Amino acid sequence: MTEVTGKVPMRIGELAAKAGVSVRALRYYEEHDLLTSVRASSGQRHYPRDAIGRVRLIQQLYAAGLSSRTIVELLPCIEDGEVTPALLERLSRERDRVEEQIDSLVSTRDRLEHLIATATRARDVGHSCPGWVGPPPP
Amino acid sequence: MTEVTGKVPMRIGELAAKAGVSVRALRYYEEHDLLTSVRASSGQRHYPRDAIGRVRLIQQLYAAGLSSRTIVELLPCIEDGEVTPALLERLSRERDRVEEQIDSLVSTRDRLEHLIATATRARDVGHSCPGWVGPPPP
DNA sequence: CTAAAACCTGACGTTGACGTCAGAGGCAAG
DNA sequence: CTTGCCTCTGACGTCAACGTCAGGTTTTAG
Repeated sequence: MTEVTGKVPMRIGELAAKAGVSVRALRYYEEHDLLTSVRASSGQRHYPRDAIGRVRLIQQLYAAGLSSRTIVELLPCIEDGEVTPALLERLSRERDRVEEQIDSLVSTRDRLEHLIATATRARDVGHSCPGWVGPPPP
Repeated sequence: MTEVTGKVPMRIGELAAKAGVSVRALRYYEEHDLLTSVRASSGQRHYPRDAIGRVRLIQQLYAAGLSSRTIVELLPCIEDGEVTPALLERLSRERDRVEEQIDSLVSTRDRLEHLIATATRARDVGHSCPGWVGPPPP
């Protein structure tokens, strides 16, 4: 049976599974100072439980288009609440970038939506009858 | 002086400038069947005026995370309104993907926003607040 | 104790959307 | 005709975020 979040230290495989990323990704994060681990005498990595949240956060920031270089700058600020004016600037800029991205995506979604609606209408109406005949769908 | 959207056919440099992409990008699009051009006897590419809109559309779809392979599948459908059931399926799937992406980005933005607000308050008041509180696991 | 599973460190491979360079040809102006 | 910019076709370079493989050690299940 799988270890029930026991007292044994969390190793890389467990963290990977629980955070939903690959083992390779975790080692990559460590290489790039996004994530730290305590090493056992044998060299194996041990993680605290909150590493799961940290990895999820990293993933979320990646998904928002931030580079690992940017993330590594913002992470201490995000986790420790340590904020210099410069970092606050950076945070604001990234938020603005994310906002723009949202707007762009919304417009794209609307475009796709409209397209789908049009095509669906065309299919429902235009197949059996040309033009404008038949009852509208409920 | 710059040509005033004249009668001379639009060449690659002009299209690049007007659509806001590089010349290299346009050749790349043509290589991957996202964009077509008429060739002069000398081999130079000529574009119709609406190529500008097409390029902008391509950019928008890229920004939404679609690959060129996906775009090339959907483009005829988007521009000509020619939709098979399979393509309609594809459109819907992409729309759903975009929706999910929007949700994720909104949550990221809120997280950043909250962080900025907290940090700003902390700065105004004088000391930093306790660190970040993560979302509950699903 | 042993075999399987998990982990380690390099180090090279992958993918997408271009950037960049080389070498050659085309086109309007003076 | 020459100058200077634009364009052409290859073809190699780049960058990020990992994937994958090799060859060896450690931990765990039975």
